Amino acid sequence: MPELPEVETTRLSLESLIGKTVSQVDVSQPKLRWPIPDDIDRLVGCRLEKTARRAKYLILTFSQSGAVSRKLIVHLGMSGSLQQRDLHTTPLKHDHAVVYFDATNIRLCYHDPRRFGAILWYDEYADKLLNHLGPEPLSEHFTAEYLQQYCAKTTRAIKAVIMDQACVVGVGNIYATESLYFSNLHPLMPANQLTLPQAQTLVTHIQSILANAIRLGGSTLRDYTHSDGKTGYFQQTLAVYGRHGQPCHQCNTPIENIKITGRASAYCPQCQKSL
DNA sequence: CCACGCTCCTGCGCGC
DNA sequence: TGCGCGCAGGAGCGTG
Repeated sequence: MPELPEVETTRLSLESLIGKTVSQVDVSQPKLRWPIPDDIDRLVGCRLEKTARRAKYLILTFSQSGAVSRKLIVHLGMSGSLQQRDLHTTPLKHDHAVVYFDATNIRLCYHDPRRFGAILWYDEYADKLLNHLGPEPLSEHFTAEYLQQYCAKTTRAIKAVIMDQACVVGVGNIYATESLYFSNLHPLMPANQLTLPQAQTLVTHIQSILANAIRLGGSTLRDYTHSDGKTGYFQQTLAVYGRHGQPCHQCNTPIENIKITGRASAYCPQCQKSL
């Protein structure tokens, strides 16, 4: 279940393949969120030039003889991962696409049991998928002033708003839940009631939690022994997410669980009283 | 325009 | 022990 830190960690891991040339692409299951393009084998002969990330989308730039560039969008969905595995190891179930590189012992496997992810040509999908996105949470554009102004125009629950990719990208259910807890904000609080100081607190916590998770993701990468994708935030202690019924670490009040726009939302009724 | 609920899919955990 | 059910989740998209 990759959130932004996992995607960023994946992007970093792919940098070791920069300069390598694709020798073969095998697709065993094209049915992802959208179908894998049937001309994906046009990557053969192309060299990986650059890895980038926008929100939870990986953007991989390839070039052929330094001329035509082909860009790929990869989204890991909920259960996806890009794993570099030795040629001698047996492919796993749910390895839907495998990319081989010249003069390496490595195959790059797109592994995604739930198939919520996507592998797409950038040129065909960038407009649809990337145009409406809000600022990166760790960028200078995500400020308290911005967040408060964005929130001022809606009565939606604050949790729904910070999970909305048009407001800010990369804040999934887990990080939204944790950030609101540390900010002492009730997840159902109408967004337009958010004060500037509260917005500042929220921005600060979103940023520190994400930055810390990226740091942890990097550390799990170095002793890369996981094959199930359960790295990253599963390693860090979560203060409220998934802890409903258990005592709040700050006040011992039992953590409650509600649904907000269909998502489980754990919070402390004592510490998060901004409603 | 806005807000919500549906949808895709599989693995897991729980209850019996 | 085994079976079956319900839930989880990112995010585009349809609907009211």
